[in-house]
Amino acid sequence: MHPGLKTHPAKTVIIITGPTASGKTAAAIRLARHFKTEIISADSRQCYREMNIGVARPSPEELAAVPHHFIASHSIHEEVTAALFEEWALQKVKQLFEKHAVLIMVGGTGLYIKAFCEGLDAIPGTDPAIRQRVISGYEEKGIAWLREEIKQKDPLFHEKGETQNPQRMMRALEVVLSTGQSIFNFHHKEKLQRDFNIIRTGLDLSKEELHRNINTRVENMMEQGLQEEARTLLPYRDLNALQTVGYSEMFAYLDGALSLEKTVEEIKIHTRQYAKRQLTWFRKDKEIQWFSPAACDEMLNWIERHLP
RNA sequence: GGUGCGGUAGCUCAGUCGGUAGAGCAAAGGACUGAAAAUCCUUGUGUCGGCGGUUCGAUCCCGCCCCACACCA
Repeated sequence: MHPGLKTHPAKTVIIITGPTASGKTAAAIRLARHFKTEIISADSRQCYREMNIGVARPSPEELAAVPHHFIASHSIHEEVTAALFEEWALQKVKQLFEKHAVLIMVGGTGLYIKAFCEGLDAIPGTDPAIRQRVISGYEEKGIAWLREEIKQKDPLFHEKGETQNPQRMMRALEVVLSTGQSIFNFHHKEKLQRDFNIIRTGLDLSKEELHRNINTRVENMMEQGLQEEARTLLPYRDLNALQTVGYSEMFAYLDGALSLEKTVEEIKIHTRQYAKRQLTWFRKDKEIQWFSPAACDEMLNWIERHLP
């Protein structure tokens, strides 16, 4: 904290998070330009090159203004997970620190940001064959079967885990079957300390403003051709990457299940619900310093004062 | 104008053989460690269109009225 250190700032990642449509992209570019640095995205959907309009990927101009990473960098056919993101981002950060002392990370995927900042507990890799067996078991025999399997194989999870949540149960089952141990035995919940500084900021705005932003964003997506984009992705609708707000509803529309008007309305509703879930997640993180997206200067000043 | 079918939670509707009602969606809150824009949990009092009548008791039966839709003229 000695003033003299400011001329040689320690390695720092500034994180900008917040709900969807809160203005993260613009804020990140502003900061990146100020610090003459680069941006790492922490967004579980913008990383796919096949998805553009529906995931509100930054525009070509924005991408040209500042180097971005983890944007359109992967394929929907690849497996991208929080653990992979952690590994990928740490490597990227290491590489970028050779050129810059300060880096920007922006995104709305709370789990990815958490994985990057604090790490995920190491769980041995699971056997893909087992994973597949678990998935098809659930698909064929339903949740009761899953629960029964969990009860037999992982009593700890059966007692304390979410036994109504198929995704959690499938993962738990896959882990016991592969490792012989309950997934809970791997959860130490220790926060790892990274060898660089992290400053967490978030963008917050009133519910009214947020909803207005979401509505206009969805309208824009429609004008930009979300329908066409979804049509080209229709063959891949079962991939994880396509379990995404905007696409699911468009697929239903292309099936003829919804009117276009209804589809747009559903996309808006589901986007609001998504934003709400993001907020619920971020509110728990007491290290986040919140700013109004309109108060960019204030945010910049605060960051300057808090750089090591 | 006539006939028919409706008017029940913010929306779509179910139901009560008369004892004041419940689903889905929405909304609000929450959880979250390899699918996270995913997945899951909790929360349901609303003059049961209005006014009368019958009844111990009506949202449910009867009458009138209003509104919506369909068909016939």
